[in-house]
Amino acid sequence: MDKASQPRKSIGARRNPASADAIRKAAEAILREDGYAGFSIEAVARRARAGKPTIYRWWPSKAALLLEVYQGQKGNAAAPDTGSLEEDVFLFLRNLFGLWRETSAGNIFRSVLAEAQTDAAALDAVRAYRTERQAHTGRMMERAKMRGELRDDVDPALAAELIGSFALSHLLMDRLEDDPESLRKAARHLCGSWLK
Amino acid sequence: MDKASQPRKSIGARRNPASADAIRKAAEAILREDGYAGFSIEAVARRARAGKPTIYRWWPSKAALLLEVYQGQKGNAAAPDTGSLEEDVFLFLRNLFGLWRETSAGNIFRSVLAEAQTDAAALDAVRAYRTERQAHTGRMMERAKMRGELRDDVDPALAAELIGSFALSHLLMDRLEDDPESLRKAARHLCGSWLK
DNA sequence: CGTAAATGGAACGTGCCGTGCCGTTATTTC
DNA sequence: GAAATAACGGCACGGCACGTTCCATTTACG
Repeated sequence: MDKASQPRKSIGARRNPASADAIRKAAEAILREDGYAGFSIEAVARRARAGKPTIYRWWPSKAALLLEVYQGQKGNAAAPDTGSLEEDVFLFLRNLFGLWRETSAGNIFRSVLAEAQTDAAALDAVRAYRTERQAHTGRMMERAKMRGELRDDVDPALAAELIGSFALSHLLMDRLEDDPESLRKAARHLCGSWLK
Repeated sequence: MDKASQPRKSIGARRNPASADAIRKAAEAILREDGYAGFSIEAVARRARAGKPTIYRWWPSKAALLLEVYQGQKGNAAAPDTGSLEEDVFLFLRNLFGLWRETSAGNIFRSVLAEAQTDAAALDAVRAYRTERQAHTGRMMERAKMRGELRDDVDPALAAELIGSFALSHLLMDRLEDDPESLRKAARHLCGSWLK
C-alpha cells in the first residue's frame, strides 16, 4: 500500500490528518488481523509509521484509541422489518453474526469488552453503545407490538436486551457459526413467549 | 495473617503444599480485591512470598493459574426447586447475582472471560464450564417440563442458555444491582413464552 | 520574521513476562 | 550412610510494552 512513503513530517502548528488517519487505520487493521492480542500502542505506531508521542498527544490511553476505532466502525446490523417478529429476530441475528464474522467489528467489540473488564471508561462506552443499540432493536419489537403481534405486557426494551444478551454471549464464546437452523430455533424461543 | 513467617524453604525433592496453597490464596485474594487489573504473576509471587520460578514450575502461564483459581472456586449458585418455573428462575438469578457480588466469583469469572478474548485455553475452559453450568440450569427446566409447566416444543438446553446469557451480560456490564423488581420482570419475560 | 505547535525518532524509567542461575533444604535412591 | 535428585526462594537477565521526555525539523499564524 503506502510503500516507500517518507515518514510524514509536521504540516505546521496543527494536527496532521494523514497521521491521524494512518493511526486509526493501523489500529483497525491490527484488531482485524490479530485481534486484541496484537493490539499495542507500539504496534500501532510501527504500522502507521508514526511516533508514539503523536499517538499519546491525541489519545490519552490505549483504551481511548481502541474506543475511537470502535466508535468509528460500528457496523450496526439493521433491524429488519418483514412483518413477522420471529422472522425479524432471525434475520437480525443472522445479519449481526455475519457482520461480526466477516468484518473487523466482531474482533473490535470483543476487544472493547475485554478492555472493559479492566478500564472503567471502556465499560462506560460499551454500556452506552449497548443502550443505543438495544433502543434500535427495541424498535423492532415496538413495530411488532403495533401490529398487534405482541402481548400487551411485553416490555420491548427488555425483549431487546434478551436478544442482545444472546448475541453477546455467542460473540464472546466465539460461537458465531453460520447455522440457520439453530438461529431459527433461538429466534423462535426468544419470540415464542411474547406472541399473542 | 501469616506475619513474620520465614520464607518457606524447600521440603525436599517434592512439591511444597504450603507454597502451592499460598500461591492459590494470593491469586484469589488479588482477584477479589483488585480484580483482573491487579492480577500479575509478580504480584501473586510477592503476596504469596514465593519465587516466580516456583509459580512457573507448576503453572505454565498466567492463564493457567487464573483457570485453577477459577476451577477451585466456582460458587455454583444452586438451581432452586419451588414448583414454579418463574419463581425458580427468579431465585436462581437472585442467588447468582448475589454470589457474584459478594464473593470473588464474579471478579474471577470476569477475569477469565477477559483472558478468553486473548487466550484460547481460557476460552475452552470457559466454554466447558458454561456447558456444564447450563446443563445444571437445564435440569430446572426439565423439572418444569415434567410437571407439565412447559410447552412440549421448548428446548430446556436453549432455555438455559438464554437465562445464562442474560446473567453473563449483566456480569460483564457490571450490572449486578440487587433489584428484585427487575429480576422478577426478567424472570417473567424469560419464562412467559415457555409456559403452557 | 519570529513564535508556536505538531511531527517522527531516540532514549528513558518502570513494570511485567518468562527463564536462567544460585545456594539451601530435604527426600529419594543406591 | 553417601550421593543424586529435586523443590525452594532470591537475584538477575533479556525482551517487550507502557507512558514520558527531549530533540531537530517542518510549517501555520501573528
